[in-house]
Amino acid sequence: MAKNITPRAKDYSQWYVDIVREAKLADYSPVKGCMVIRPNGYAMWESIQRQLDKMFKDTGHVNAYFPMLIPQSFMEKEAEHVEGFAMECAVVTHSGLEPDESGKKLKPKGKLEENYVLRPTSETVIWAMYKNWIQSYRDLPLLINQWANVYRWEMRTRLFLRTAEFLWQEGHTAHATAEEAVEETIRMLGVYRDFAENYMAMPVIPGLKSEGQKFPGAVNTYCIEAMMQDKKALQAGTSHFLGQNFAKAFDVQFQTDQNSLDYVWATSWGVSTRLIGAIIMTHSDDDGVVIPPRLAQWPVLLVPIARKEEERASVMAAIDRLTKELKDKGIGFRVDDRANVTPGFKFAEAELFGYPIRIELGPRDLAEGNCIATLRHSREKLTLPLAGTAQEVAGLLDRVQQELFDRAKAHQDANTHQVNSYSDFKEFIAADSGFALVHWAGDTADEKRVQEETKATLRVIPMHGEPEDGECMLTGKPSKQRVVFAKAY
RNA sequence: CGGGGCGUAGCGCAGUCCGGUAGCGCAUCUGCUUUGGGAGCAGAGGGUCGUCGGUUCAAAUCCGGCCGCCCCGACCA
Repeated sequence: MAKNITPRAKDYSQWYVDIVREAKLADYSPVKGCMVIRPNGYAMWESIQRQLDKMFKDTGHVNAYFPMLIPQSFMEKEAEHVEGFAMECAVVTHSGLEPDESGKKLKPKGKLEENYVLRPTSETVIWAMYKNWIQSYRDLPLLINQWANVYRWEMRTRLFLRTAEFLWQEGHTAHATAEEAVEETIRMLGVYRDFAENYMAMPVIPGLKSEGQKFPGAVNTYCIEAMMQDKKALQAGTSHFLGQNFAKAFDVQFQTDQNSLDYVWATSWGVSTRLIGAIIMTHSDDDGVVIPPRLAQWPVLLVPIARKEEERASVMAAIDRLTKELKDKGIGFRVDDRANVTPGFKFAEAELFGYPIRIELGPRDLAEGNCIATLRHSREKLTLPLAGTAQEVAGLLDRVQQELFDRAKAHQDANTHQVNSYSDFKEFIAADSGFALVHWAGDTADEKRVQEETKATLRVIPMHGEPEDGECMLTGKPSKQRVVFAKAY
C-alpha cells in the first residue's frame, strides 16, 4: 500500500532501509558510515533522552561532559580495552591545513606531538579525571553521566543500528566497594529494562553476557536483549561492572574509612541511538513507522476536513476546542491544516510518520457531534463523541502503549523455544526460528565454534531464568540454567 | 576484506545489448477546479548522463583506468 516501501515479508532489511528513508528519520551523509538524523528521527532521540535523563537523575546521577579527543596513550593503559577498541579508533594526527604542491588542494599541516583518538567510549578520559577528583571514601560514590557522540570505525554500517558516529549516553560511576558497584550495575540495568518495556513497549531479557561477549575491560557485562520482528536479537543496552580494572590502569586510589588505601570500584552503562532502530524493528509495519505513544513527539495528529470556506470555519472552531482540551490534559498533538494536500494524503503520511492516534474531523462528524479516531498500530477506527474526546484519547493512548507491548511480547514468546540437542539447535537456527533456550557450559572457544557453525551467538544468560539441571548442548557438561542463543544484529 | 548491485533532473527509474537531437513517473513552480484514504486539467522550469582517458564523423551507450555509494557476509553497541 505504501509507496516505495519494500514489504517486510519480501526483504526485511530492505524494508528497514526504506522505512528510515521514507519516514524521513535519517539520511546518508557525505561521509561513508555516518548518517544525518533528520527531525523525525531526532525527535525520537529527544524523547528517549528526556525520559532516560529523568530516570538517571532520579537514581542520583548528574550530567557532565568530557572531550571527544582522547590521547592515544590513554587507550594503551588497559590491556583488554586496547585490544577491544584498537581496530575501531579513528585517529587524529595533524592540526591545520595548507595548500598542497598543486596549490589547488589542501593537505594536513602540522603533525601532532601525540595522536588523539576520537572516543569510541570514554572510560579512559574519565578515569584520568577521576584520579584527580577522588581522594577519600567521602568523595564516593561518584555518579556521572554524559550525553555524547562516539566514533567506532566499523567495517559495515546500518542506519541507527551501527554507524561510524552515533549518539549515546554513558554513565561512569565510582564506588568504595565491589558490592556497591555491582548493585549500581544491576540498578542501571533495571532502569534500562524499565525504559525499554514501559516506554519503548519493547520486552527485553535482562541478564549477563558471556566471557567472550563482554565489554573490553569489564569484569562482567549485563545487557538487555530484545527480539526484532525478524526474530533476530538486538542488544539494546549494556551495564558493566568494571571491577578495579580502570582504577588500576589510571591509578585511582582512595583512603577508606579504615584509613587504608584501596582502588576504586567502577561501573559504566550506556544506550545509544540504536534504540531508534529497535523501536522501528519492533513495532513498525509495511505502511511506515509505529511509535509507542509515550515516546511520540506528537501522540495525536488532528486532520480537519472541510470543502468549503463556511465549513472550514466551524470545523476549525471544533478543532480549537479539542486541542484546548488536549492541552489541558497534557497530551501532545499537531494539527495538519495544510490546504494544499488532500486528507487522503495526510492519512497516508500520518501512517508513514507513525502518529499513534489520528483524529479526523469534518462537517459530517460535526453534525453528528463526533470525531473519528484511528489507531496507527491496529488501524482500528473509533467514533468518539466530541464531548470528552480528550479524556477518551488519554485512555486510548494508554491502551495503545499496552497493546504494542503485548503484541511484541507475544511475538517474543511465540518465537522462544527450548532446544535440547546441538543437532536440533542447528536446525532451529537454520530455520530462523528465533531465540533458542539451551543448556550451556561451554567456554569462549565453544561459543566461537557455535557461531562459526550456525551464525548464532550466546545473547544473554537470563537473570530471572528458572534454575534447571541439564547438560550443555555442545559439551555435555552439567548446566544449571538455560541461556539464550540467537542470530543477532 | 570477500560476494552482489548501482551511479542518467530534488527522489525513483527507463534508455546501454544493437552509438545518431536525453526520456518517464513522482516532486517543484503558475493558473483554475478540488479536499472523508496518496486530487484533476492545462502550462512551465530543471540534467557537465560519477570521473578520467581511448575508439569513432558522432559516445549515456563500445573499450580501459579510477572514484563513490548501497545490499549481503566476516567483525561489532
